[in-house]
Parts: sequence; structure tokens; C-alpha cells
Amino acid sequence: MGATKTDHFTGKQNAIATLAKALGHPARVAILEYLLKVDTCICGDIVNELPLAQPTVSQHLKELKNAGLIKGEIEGNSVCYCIDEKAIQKLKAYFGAISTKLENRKTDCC
Amino acid sequence: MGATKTDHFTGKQNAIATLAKALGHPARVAILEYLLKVDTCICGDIVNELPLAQPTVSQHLKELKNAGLIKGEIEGNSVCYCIDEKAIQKLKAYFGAISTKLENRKTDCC
DNA sequence: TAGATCCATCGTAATATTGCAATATTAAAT
DNA sequence: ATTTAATATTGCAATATTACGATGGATCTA
Repeated sequence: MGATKTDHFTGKQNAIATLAKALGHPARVAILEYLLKVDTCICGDIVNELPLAQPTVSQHLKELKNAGLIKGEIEGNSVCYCIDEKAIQKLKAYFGAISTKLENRKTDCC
Repeated sequence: MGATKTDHFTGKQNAIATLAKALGHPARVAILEYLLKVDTCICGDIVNELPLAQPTVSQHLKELKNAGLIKGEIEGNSVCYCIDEKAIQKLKAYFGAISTKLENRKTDCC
């Protein structure tokens, strides 16, 4: 096997899993943080920031894009990538809600 | 290859990636939500809640535990698993901080 | 003590991910 | 039109993940 049984879970569960999976690699976390740092999105030098070869970085960017975490527009010779705020909002809201529920938890057995 | 180059990234980046990776599978998201729902932590019937065989669920639980997202104690015949609030706090704080920075962003090119 | 129940582990097969070299593509610059 | 620069794609090897059947150990119940 090795194939995830996505069809047995709810759409929301799959959505969160997709976002989380995209950030389940330190290189992609680093890319996100770099995009956050540069603020302006003219960023063709992500490769220089990472200890990875250009094709590898390109692949990670693709996965972040597929997951909806970043948006990218072709801008002449280079490419403009930036964080998609909606995805971050989803994650923030999700963990915020869980946290709230945990605080209201009556029992804390472990 | 296939092995992640964790040693080239910061500890914090790896920590977030580890947590995110653990939630990068809908079954594990579902487990988290179930643990949240039952509130009390005597929860030996996660298997019945999921469309997966018992060994598979056990494996997912192990990964959640390794990542620090859940805690578990053997309690007689069944096992008591519950969410580790600290991990959720980390995720909440992380995405909250990113969100704040995004809101203060001057440029929004994409 | 003898089942019954619950959970973890082992072994294994199928598939996915990670990483890079080589190559292709694209658009600006000369 | 050619070169140059930046990013994408392809192909491949190494490794990781996902899933489950079979098995085993621990504990509860009768």
C-alpha cells in the first residue's frame, strides 16, 4: 500500500491534512518564513537561502502552491511567490478552535 | 534519496515541520478531533471511529505520540490517550504570529 | 485457570516523498 | 538572432509512508 485513504474522511479533515502535510517538511517551513521575511514578493533567490539544489526547491515550491499555501505569478524573468493569507487563516482558526476547546476541557487525565 | 535534510534547518523549523507532518494525514486529523470530542480520555475505541484496521490506527497513534501531539498512558485493559495541549499551543502561536505579520504587510503583490 | 479483549509489534507489499543531475522552457538583454 | 539568466520538468535512486494480516503480550471476566 502507501496510498492514503482520503475518501473516507471529511472534506475539512482532508483540507487540514493537505495544508499540514505541505508544512511537514523543514524546507517548506523555511520557504514560508523566508517569504514572510522579505515582505515584498520579488523573490528569485530562495534557492540561495536553502541548502538544497534548485530543482529541489522548485519542487517544494510546487507543493506549497498545490496545497494553496502560496500564490505565484510569473513576472518577466523571475517569479513572484507570496503567502496565501487564506491558508494561514485556516490553520490559525483551526488550532485556535482546538486550543479553546482544550481550555474548556473538564477532565485532564494524562 | 528520500531522506530529509533536517540538520540544515533550524530547530524551530524542524519542530514545526514535525508537528505539521504528524497532522499531514487525514486519519491523524480525525484521531485528534475524536480525542477532542470525547473530552474524557478513556478512549479505546478509536478504531471503530476510523475506516482503518487496528494495526494501522495503532501506528498512527504512535506517530502522533512521537511528534508530541498526544500523550498516552496504559490504564488496565485499555489505553488512555489525550491531546498534549503544549503542541497545540505551539501551532496556534506559530500560525497566529504569521497571520499578524501578514496583516502588517505593506505590499500585497499577488 | 481459561477464554476474551485490547493494544502493540513484526513482516511485507504498494505507493509516496525527497533530492539531484541533466535538460527544457521562458523571457529579458545584448 | 544569440546569449544569458531564472525557473520548470524529467528521470532516476534512495528512503519513507501507508496499510493490513498474523502474532504476541497484558489484563479483565467468568
